[in-house]
Amino acid sequence: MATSGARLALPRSARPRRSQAERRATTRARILAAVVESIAEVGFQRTTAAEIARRAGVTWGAVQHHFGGKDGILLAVLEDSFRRFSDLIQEPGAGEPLQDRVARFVAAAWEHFGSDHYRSTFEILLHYLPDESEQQGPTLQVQMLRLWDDLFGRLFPEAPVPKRRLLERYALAVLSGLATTQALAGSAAEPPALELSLLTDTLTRELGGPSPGSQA
Amino acid sequence: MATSGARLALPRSARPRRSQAERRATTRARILAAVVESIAEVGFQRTTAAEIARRAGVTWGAVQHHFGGKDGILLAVLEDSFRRFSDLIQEPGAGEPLQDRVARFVAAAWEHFGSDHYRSTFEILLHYLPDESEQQGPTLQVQMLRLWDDLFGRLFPEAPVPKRRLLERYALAVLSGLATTQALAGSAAEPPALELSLLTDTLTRELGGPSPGSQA
DNA sequence: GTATTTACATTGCACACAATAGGTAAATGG
DNA sequence: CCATTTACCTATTGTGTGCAATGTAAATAC
Repeated sequence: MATSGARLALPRSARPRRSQAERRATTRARILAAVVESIAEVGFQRTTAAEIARRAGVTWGAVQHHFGGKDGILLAVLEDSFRRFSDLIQEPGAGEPLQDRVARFVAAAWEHFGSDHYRSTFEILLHYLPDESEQQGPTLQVQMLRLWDDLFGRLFPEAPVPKRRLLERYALAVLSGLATTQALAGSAAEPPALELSLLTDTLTRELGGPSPGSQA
Repeated sequence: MATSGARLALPRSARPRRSQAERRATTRARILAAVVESIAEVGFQRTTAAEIARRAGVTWGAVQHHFGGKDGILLAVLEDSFRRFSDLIQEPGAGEPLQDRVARFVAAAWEHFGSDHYRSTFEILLHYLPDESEQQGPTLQVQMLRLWDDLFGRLFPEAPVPKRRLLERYALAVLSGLATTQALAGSAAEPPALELSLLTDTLTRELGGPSPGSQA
């Protein structure tokens, strides 16, 4: 059961003598990646401490050292995913015509929502739902909504606030729904280009002018 | 800790002497309802055997007797939810104008997707994702997709198949996404009427005529 | 009225999982 | 070159959780 099989028998001269900062960074990254990969592959439930350690090629002790425990590492995955997502969207693009901005937004958003990172975020948030009346400060779920709201507001400042709120909630639901239904239907699904263009159409139309559509 | 406190001290004459079929039916229903309620309130993870028994007012032995075990009862919840859903949609309504059919469909669908029943279905399906290569026959997830496909096809037979497939996937994603984002944002959310009307608009427009919208 | 089946409750157990505690080797700082 | 800190590993423990086994009273069958 030599869990460390791959990297033990190096001659002393060849061992790179990496600095602690290096070791720390790479190990942390590997553990984070292991969690995301595991949740995406086998789901939250089967993502156990041992499974994480196995995929990362370390022992559970290492995970504890770096993240304190399971809660700690899941929190870290959330933060990492948030960061990746906001990095992905932050491109300026002001001044572009609306249609292009919408298209770019949807494409960038799907880059995230279609990824294993959102899959992990989603399942973790689902399992950390506040047990009612034990909240201290805004929940993680609400924090993420705030981030989403900020991004959307910066990208489409011309829309009146109520309509913007509606459309941002709608876009979130569509993107999240596409991601989860894809996950449920099995991973053998290609990117839902046509579905995304339906969303793009709706956003463009509704952001463009106050043409009420139906609504009798 | 008298778990049976409520119904033990009845005088013999007042005890209704219910038939076994009655007892069986009501107990099974109470257990099923307990599972759905528990998943909706505290999530799948915390829906443990003891929790189910507590909420149903029975012991775990009763659940075992009726459903075999935890897998059995979750399966039963799925089947029950499928049944409720298809009962909800089955209204004929052929011959109505398209816009009305779409509106009725969306309303009826949300009746289900916004309920605790879909919340349970969703979480159960998510946790029973096939562990790759252990499938025998179509998975539960695929079975539900088939049902959805049938219903959609019966309700909107005039649409060409590829477009129908697209729209049914889209509708499923939107409804499921609305449900899950509502759940994540906390239960204090009113029904998303405006979001649903955006979906209604899209479906009506796309089912109505082949006006390609954007797509450059 | 007796036998059998059904609808539960109770007890004990086995296992998976995460956390705690303590150990070792390498790196850093002086 | 020595002391200390850092990055891990190993062994153990404790707890939650589902299940199998057994018991009992009521209902049904005859």
